[in-house]
Amino acid sequence: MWVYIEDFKNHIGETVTLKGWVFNKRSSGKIHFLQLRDGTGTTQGILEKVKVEESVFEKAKELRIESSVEVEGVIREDSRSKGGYELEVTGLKILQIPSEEYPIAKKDHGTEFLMEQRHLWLRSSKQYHIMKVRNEIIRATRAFYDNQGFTLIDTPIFTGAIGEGAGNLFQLDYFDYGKAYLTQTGQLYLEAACMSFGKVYNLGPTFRAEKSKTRRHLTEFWMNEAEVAYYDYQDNMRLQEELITYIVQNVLDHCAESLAVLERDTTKLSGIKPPFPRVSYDDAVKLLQEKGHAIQWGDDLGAEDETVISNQYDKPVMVYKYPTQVKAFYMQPDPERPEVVLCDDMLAPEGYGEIIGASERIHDYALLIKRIEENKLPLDSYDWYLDLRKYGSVPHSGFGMGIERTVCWICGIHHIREAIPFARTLYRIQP
RNA sequence: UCCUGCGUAGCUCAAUGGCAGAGCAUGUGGCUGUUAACCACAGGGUUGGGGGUUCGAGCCCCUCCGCAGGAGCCA
Repeated sequence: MWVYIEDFKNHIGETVTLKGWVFNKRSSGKIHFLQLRDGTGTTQGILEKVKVEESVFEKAKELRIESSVEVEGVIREDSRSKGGYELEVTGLKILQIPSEEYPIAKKDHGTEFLMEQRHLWLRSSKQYHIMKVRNEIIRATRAFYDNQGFTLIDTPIFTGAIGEGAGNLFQLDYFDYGKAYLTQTGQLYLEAACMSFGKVYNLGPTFRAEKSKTRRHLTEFWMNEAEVAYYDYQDNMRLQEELITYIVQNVLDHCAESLAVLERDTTKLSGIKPPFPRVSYDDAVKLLQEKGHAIQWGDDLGAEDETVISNQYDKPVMVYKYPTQVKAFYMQPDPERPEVVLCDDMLAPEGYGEIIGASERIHDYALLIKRIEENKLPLDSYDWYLDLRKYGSVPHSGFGMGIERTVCWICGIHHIREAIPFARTLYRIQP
């Protein structure tokens, strides 16, 4: 009977078949230890020369790292085996023994080499558990919106020249139509949809042709965006902190083993609950100036500025009401202070930086046209977007959450390229 | 795009301008409870490409290529 390693605890003493791979092998001459994985976990197969059939023992000698095998054996509890269970092997079917040495050794690899071997690196323990946490983050995100009565609206990946700005769109030929672009945000489409469904979200890939070369940037990354009709910027912030709390708590509940393998300090995650601290941009600038930063009111916050602010807290912090001049054209200016907009950026703790960008959107037709013109954007490519302000326009707000940045923070990993199965960066499109 | 740094064995890294090395991996042998197993022996090199300085270059200079980190921008 085929049994997955995660179910071994329910089959102690039974003879079962494990279908998997050999990730390491140790031998003392008269006893072999096969380190086995099957996608659900890892375990150890043991072959003692005096107990097992001669032919099986000899066959096991031939195994190399990453051989694929079907192993028959009896499940035993044994504290000497990692995980507490081991398989006393009685039969061995070899599907394939690699003809060449497996490229990824047991230690000592640089990132460049590992990224070239990404298709194999995903088999490694740490990468496996990062992807398990990513899976849970996405599952929890969808569940959160389901529970809150949101409707999933899948926004297009091919778009015309519409979005937040210019210059950073990937361009491609689109039949006789001319140029099409890969989306850098689904927000404008979600704004359209929220006028029908009220509460909407998306979750999919987005593309930025920015020549960013840091551990926080990918050219293709996954984003969850939400948009809610009649929400103001404060409703918006409450929604964000509830979402992040829900995600973190679900990862803590469902990924304890992964977080342990990743050596994540979970005490830094278990306190992530509302309310999150809220700091106005004005106060942020004051704080930075007191600490001797050169920042002036009106400047955008730099990466180092964000780290200093987030280090003040052990929860994500929401910095709100940035200067209008540093933010996108569609953000609603504060009616009492038009020099700032009703936006917020959520900065993750421990120096992980911005994970959410959010704002209330302009709902007034004339004001939106004015802002598009002030930003020197082509008015005619926003025709349908402007339409939304002609027919039953209402205040509405939304945000975008970077999936990979959230994965980085929750896993406590160093670089965003490990937070996505196959990273696309400035200088890498393979594998 | 700009700034900084790196490129030597399959991998990770050493080597005052003076004989190109180690650990891991691989191969062979040994070992009855291993935990990145261990022990012994062996094979393994156009020092990223090109040019220059020098009696002599892995090392210094020029140039090209590849990569990494950071800035800006953003999620």
